[in-house]
Amino acid sequence: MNGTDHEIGETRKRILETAALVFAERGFAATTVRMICGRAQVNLAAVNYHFGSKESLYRDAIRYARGRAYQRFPINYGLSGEAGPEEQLHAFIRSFLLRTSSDERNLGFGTLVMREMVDPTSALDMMLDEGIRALLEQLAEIVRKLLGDVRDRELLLACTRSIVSQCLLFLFSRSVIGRMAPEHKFDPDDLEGISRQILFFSLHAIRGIAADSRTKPGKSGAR
Amino acid sequence: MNGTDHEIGETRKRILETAALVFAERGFAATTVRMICGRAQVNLAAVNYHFGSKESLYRDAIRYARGRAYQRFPINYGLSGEAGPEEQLHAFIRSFLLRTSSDERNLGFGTLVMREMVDPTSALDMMLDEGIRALLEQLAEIVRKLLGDVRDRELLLACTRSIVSQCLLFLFSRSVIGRMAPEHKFDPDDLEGISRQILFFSLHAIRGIAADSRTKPGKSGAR
DNA sequence: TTGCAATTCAAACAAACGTTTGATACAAAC
DNA sequence: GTTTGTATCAAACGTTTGTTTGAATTGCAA
Repeated sequence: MNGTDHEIGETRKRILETAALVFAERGFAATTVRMICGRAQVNLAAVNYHFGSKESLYRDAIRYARGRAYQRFPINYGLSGEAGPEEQLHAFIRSFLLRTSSDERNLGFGTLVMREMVDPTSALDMMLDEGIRALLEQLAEIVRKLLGDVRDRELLLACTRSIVSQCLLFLFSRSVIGRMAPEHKFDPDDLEGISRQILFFSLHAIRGIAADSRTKPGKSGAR
Repeated sequence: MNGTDHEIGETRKRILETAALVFAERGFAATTVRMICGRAQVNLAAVNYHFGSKESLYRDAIRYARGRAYQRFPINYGLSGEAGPEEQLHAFIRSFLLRTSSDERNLGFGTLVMREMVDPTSALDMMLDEGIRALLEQLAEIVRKLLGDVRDRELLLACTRSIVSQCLLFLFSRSVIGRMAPEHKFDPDDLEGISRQILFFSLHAIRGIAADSRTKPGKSGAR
């Protein structure tokens, strides 16, 4: 029925899910094999028997969590067919936030990505090749439509970065926001409101930039 | 002559500088006392003699790096007197980027902050109390002026977050950007260009939002 | 049942860790 | 010259780490 879980033994699956969560909570170095096996209620030797090493388990756990997160929230999650670029941008932002949220059913995927960005291993290259690059290109395409086919590629990339950064804030600043504004729960309702704010800010920026480059085309910058 | 370095012994100072750099490079858990002492060319026992423990050294190293970074790039670095809010925003963004850049003379301060946000310890609360909170309030005040004394506090905070997030991107995504666009060196010239792009995007957004709330005041959101 | 391969288990392994120890070196005070 | 306090050093401490081992158990085919 599932496709990804076929022929994964019970022990192996329990280790993968637990490992993803613990690696997300504490990071690779601070996580011990004993923690994972204790929480997963399997024998200490099970990790090396099923995965070969702690490092190998780490990579498999990341892939497993990624599969789960993208299964729950595909790239165009919540997008109605034949939608305009504004709706596409909203869908992109919303699904991004939901996919990287701290919902345990995502198995800590967002946090795992964040930790890889801070402490890159070969898993980061894997992620770039298998998802992140395509994701950014898709966003750039949406921004291109919104800007009205602007020629300046550097401007297009800058706007794309500005939008992505606003989404990433709620991945990286969870600890700070949690301390400064504890009322934020980051539940789906919260994330929906946040995605509207990001969309609001970004659309105003892009419309203004588009209007600007229409009156004085070919040059960008604010000086 | 310096103020902060008074009465810091040579060994102690060398440990602090090395520790800040190594903790920034590898994180707390993955850093060993032996690494620090080896690089600093001091005896292994020196850390516990001068700082009591690895954890205590970690906190002192963060404080030391912060002092160095803020000394090099104060809050209003590069701001001309009696400047308007646009110039204030530009100065804020520029000094933020420079302060958190990977320049080794900053002793890895930006990376240390980033790591604390990902793996919070008591040092994060210290940073919030002694700098981050005030920094954000200052930015909010600039945004308030730019928005034209808008009443909606939630809107003000959302705009502030959107601007901060764009600055943080170059702290958190250094590894990703380094792989996708290796031409970026993040030297002061690069950061100057980036700060102009962030200013450009944000000013267009805020001007649009301000115009919006003037025609239909009291309501925000994009639906 | 018997046989066989896959899995689980308690126990132990060497290596690396943060920390402690006691001896030593050195300079200033008396 | 002796004392005193600070700093440095090599060596060792007890833990904890990831991993390995070999026996026990399980599940299923013959």
